[in-house]
Amino acid sequence: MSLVGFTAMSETEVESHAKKQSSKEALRRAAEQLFIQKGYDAVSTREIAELAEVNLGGIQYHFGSKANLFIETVRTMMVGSGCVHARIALLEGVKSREDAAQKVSEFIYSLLTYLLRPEGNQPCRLMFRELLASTNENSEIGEALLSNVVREFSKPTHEALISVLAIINSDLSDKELSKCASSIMGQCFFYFTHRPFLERIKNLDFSKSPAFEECAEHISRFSLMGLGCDSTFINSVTDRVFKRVA
Amino acid sequence: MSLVGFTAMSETEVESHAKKQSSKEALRRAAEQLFIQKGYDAVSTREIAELAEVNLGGIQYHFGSKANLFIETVRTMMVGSGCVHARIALLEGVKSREDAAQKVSEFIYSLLTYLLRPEGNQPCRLMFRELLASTNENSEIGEALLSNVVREFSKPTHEALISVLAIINSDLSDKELSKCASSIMGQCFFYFTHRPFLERIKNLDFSKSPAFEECAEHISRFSLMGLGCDSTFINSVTDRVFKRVA
DNA sequence: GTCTATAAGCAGATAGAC
DNA sequence: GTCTATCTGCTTATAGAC
Repeated sequence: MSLVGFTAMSETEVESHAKKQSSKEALRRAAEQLFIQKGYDAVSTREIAELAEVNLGGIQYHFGSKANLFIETVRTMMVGSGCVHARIALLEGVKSREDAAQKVSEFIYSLLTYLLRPEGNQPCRLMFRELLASTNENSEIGEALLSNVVREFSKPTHEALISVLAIINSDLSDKELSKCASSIMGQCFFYFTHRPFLERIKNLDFSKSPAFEECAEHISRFSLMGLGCDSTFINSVTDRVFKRVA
Repeated sequence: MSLVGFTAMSETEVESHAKKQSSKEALRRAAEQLFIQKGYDAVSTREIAELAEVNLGGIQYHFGSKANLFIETVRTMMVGSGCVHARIALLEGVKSREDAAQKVSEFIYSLLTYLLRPEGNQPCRLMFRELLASTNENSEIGEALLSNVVREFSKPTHEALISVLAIINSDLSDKELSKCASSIMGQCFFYFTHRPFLERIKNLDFSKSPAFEECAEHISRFSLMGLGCDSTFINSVTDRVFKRVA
């Protein structure tokens, strides 16, 4: 299976490595790194300015406030991350039912890989952390985060997944398909959100290969059964995707 | 007169109602309320002391530090919440396969209700928020949270669920059963962690009754199919649990 | 645009009276 | 045990020179 598109580095990124980057861009990059590492509250503007090697006043000058810098940082981060589109693209161009089931398996494997590898899931951590924190007064930040994530990730992924699931089981209504999509996403995200718990309970290490591949295969099988596929159909699909010699 | 001693209220309870409650307990209560509302970082010790109507110095005197107050607060909160044990008890005393399937459906409904009703899920928000934040230096807090939640909730729930799933499908290995348990929990928690996204994408309001009951029924059906149950078996179980007249 | 210097305020923690 | 007053350090944001 190809994971093409995951290490995509855009042209602007290449350029900014060659030239000296503008101080605004330097601030944005430093902010991205620190916000991901520590979360909004725990990062100070001084810290950002120091890492960016830019004067403290530059933050007010270029972004107006810490909150604005955060919002701008998240927006750029989401729009620039090609991995989202790569995963949606993974679901496109499906004709047969077998093909659709295989695409779903690959999607699950791809999403789980993204969520469990340490380099990839940091932006995801940032979003959940800040969204769960935004019950409170910082609703400005929560709102900005939410609308960006919905537009750039949740909505297109959800819709793409539904359209493929419709091919696997054409008897299901749109509402039912939508719930099936949530079931699949939920199983994947559980290994991300509950990872520290699972690693304690099961003594697993998800950074190592067999653990998460087994999880991906299980989610695929469990979900395809939930969608009403029979065992022989599922076996042929998962054997193909997970290259298992049964 | 002869009813003396029957209105079981312990002596310490009587005392604490009669007298002014101890300032340590007042601090713990205020801290619980504020940490749940705003998260660890966003709450100041002054705020806690004011709400508790206790002097600021009392926090250092009784707990030593803000971090310790937090850890103590979480510990008390978890041990005191009987709802966890109620949900695990829901899974006990199962004999037949039908019974087991029904218990799982009820468990799903009960967990989802807990996760989606606004009064109930606040401690849960607190835990995820702080755990996702604890990649950083505040690992003291994250560690304390994690061990408490694992001991009081995750591990017993996981084990209870597995033992019931084993009755539904006795062909599955322990490892497979464990992954099935994660699949079920994951589907439930998805509606909690991704709630703001889902409410935007689907225009749903999970605080209203039909929305989350439909989700609970879907998760039950999807999961029982994933476990290899046939449609007529599932229909009879979900009809019974969700009292639907088909 | 970038810098220094500083304002204005809040954080957690402490000392010592009572 | 509880209080007041205060220390030290850090926060975001601003004013004004260059």
